[in-house]
Amino acid sequence: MSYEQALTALADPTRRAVFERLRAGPQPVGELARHLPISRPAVSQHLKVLKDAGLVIDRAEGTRRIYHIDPHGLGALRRWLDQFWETALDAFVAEAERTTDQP
Amino acid sequence: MSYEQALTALADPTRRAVFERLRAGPQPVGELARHLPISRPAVSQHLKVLKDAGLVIDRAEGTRRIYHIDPHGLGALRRWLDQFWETALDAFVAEAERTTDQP
DNA sequence: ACTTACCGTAAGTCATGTCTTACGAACAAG
DNA sequence: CTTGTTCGTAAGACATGACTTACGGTAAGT
Repeated sequence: MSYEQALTALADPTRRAVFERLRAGPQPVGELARHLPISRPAVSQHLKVLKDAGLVIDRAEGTRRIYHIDPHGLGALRRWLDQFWETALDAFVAEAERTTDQP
Repeated sequence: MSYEQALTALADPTRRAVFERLRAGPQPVGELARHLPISRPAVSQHLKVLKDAGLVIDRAEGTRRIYHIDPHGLGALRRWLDQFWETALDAFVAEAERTTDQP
């Protein structure tokens, strides 16, 4: 949803590992936990945070829950970041002129 | 520098407040602390984290240190994010087809 | 109906990080 | 040279959050 939750969610290294694993495609919780150095409940907790942040979506498939990446949270994060990108470049140009100008 | 440090740095709400304040232009530490509900040393510590993450640059001006936004760290974060954006859209399209297809 | 597999949640422990106050250094002004 | 700013760092108190084990609930298979 908000860019703040997305940033907080992606700050944790383990949670990033879970998120990056989903780049390979939709996967169930057990499959994710099998390739990570943490327990399955820990993966579940991380997925809950990622879900609340709008970064992943889960779908039920029998007794398993398949998780995949949600573009929604990524979009919010991208917009917030671009909002800074412009002013950062302006500042960079201003800084370059300030350093160069010496009459 | 790395996108990981940038994410960790921007995860803290207070640190985001410091960072967003710098959008208004280069400012000294005391000026930042004056408009924030925390002490000046706390602002210094946050600026150190932001600096190590490549998000801000400091320049000495007499006894004061002027901080401004550094495009470097923002760029690394943007590239990492865009790397996800594509796969997220692909997944979105695949999900749409999966939900629609019911022969 | 019973067993097995897969998952989420609760309770508790433990580490990480954020804030404060106190101190010392660098520069400008008188 | 002394005084007054501005700032970074150290030390310590405190809250936040990440992980474990234990439990209950749901679906599929025999």
